[in-house]
Amino acid sequence: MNNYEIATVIVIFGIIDRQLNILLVKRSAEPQNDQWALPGGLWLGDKKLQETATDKLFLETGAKDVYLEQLFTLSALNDDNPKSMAVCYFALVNEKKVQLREEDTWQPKWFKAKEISDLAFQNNLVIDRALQRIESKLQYSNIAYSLLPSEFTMRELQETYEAITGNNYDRRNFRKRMLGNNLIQETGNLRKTGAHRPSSLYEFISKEPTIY
Amino acid sequence: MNNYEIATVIVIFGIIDRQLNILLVKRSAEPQNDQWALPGGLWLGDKKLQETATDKLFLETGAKDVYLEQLFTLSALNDDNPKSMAVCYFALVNEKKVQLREEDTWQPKWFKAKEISDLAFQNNLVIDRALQRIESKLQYSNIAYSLLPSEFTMRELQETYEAITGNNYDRRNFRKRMLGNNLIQETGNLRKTGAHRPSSLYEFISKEPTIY
DNA sequence: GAACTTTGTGTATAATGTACACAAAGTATG
DNA sequence: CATACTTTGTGTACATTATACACAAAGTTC
Repeated sequence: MNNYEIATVIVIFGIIDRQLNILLVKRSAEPQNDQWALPGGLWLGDKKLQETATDKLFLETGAKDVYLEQLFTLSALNDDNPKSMAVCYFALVNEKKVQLREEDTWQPKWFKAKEISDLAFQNNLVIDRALQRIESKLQYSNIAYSLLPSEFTMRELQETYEAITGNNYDRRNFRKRMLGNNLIQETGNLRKTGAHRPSSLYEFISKEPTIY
Repeated sequence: MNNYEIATVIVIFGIIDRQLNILLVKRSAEPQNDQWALPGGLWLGDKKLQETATDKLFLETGAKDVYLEQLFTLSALNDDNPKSMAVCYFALVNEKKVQLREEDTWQPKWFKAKEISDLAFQNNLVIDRALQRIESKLQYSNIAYSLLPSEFTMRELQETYEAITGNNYDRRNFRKRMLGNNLIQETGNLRKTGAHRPSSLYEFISKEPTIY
């Protein structure tokens, strides 16, 4: 009677070449063997749910102290077992700091968010919701800190925003908006690269996750 | 080994005397016997999670077709069992249409949201998140339909909004804002009550729940 | 029909968001 | 070392949105 299957599932976002990417793993077990899917794992009840997700995230990417937020919980994810459910999360990592796990099985790989289609286990639904959430939180929260180095230029910040929303922003208005948000501040440092005026570096004032 | 305890928990909101209320039930079993708590019940895996919540809501209030949304999922809700978790929801009901369950045990009762304090099982955390969510969704969604009769006056709508946010709005600006939202429309009917000009009646254009 | 109560409406002002162009600070080149 | 080149940094005019605020309209009661 007691055959609950409780899994955590994570949508891991990273930005590569100015495009929003999602990490998928290739399954090497049934069901859906050999298919790409969102990373996840069973919850055994030995730690809190969020820790299970954090650990899984670290296992796949080596990323720590990154933004991780619960999305929602789905039941009957696996058609075969009505007692299955999945607690879904999304995480943002700085792709340049990440070291993907390298093993023969369950290999992780980045996929462009726009090009992912037809995954099993309602994974597309989970991704859609994650995309909605990240875009909406971008407007009023500091979650982008998790995608960027600790110091970044205004342009890097703007490219991050543009990668996620798919919009292009006016450079001057974007700067005004960001500085008006009280989410970032100048560090006082400059970065000199290339044959042009050096750029000021900024940092997030807080890196505390914001709930709403 | 397999002693998972999966519960659903619902924060049921209603408005009574222009004040936001939450439905609590008096527990008649251990743990926390005789204490007030959020209604909920075990998920047995015999139906989808959301249906479990819908059914529980109907059992306590007789309400059907009301706004019900998942909030989040907590683990280790019950200190005694690390394998316990709760999938939390919130619902909005029209208090006047509701018929509370009447039994000796697990009696439900309305409590003013502001006056609830120190519940067990992290219930206060759940309520706080529900309050944040309802207030934020009020700004851009149609969720208030679930708190009001199908036809309502502009004043009733405003009082509903004021009960939830705790703010007072300018009558003229509130009207403009609401009509500009494209969430409500005039029905063409009037309501004549009392010694004054009759009021136009409005309805929500859609009663489909909006995710984000 | 005069007094009363609530509904319904418009306008002026403030705040915010959007569009847009030129100066500043560096490097590379002849 | 002066000129061309590239990217950063900034201000202002305009449109849109939000806020403050007062009086007429449509009923009922006496």
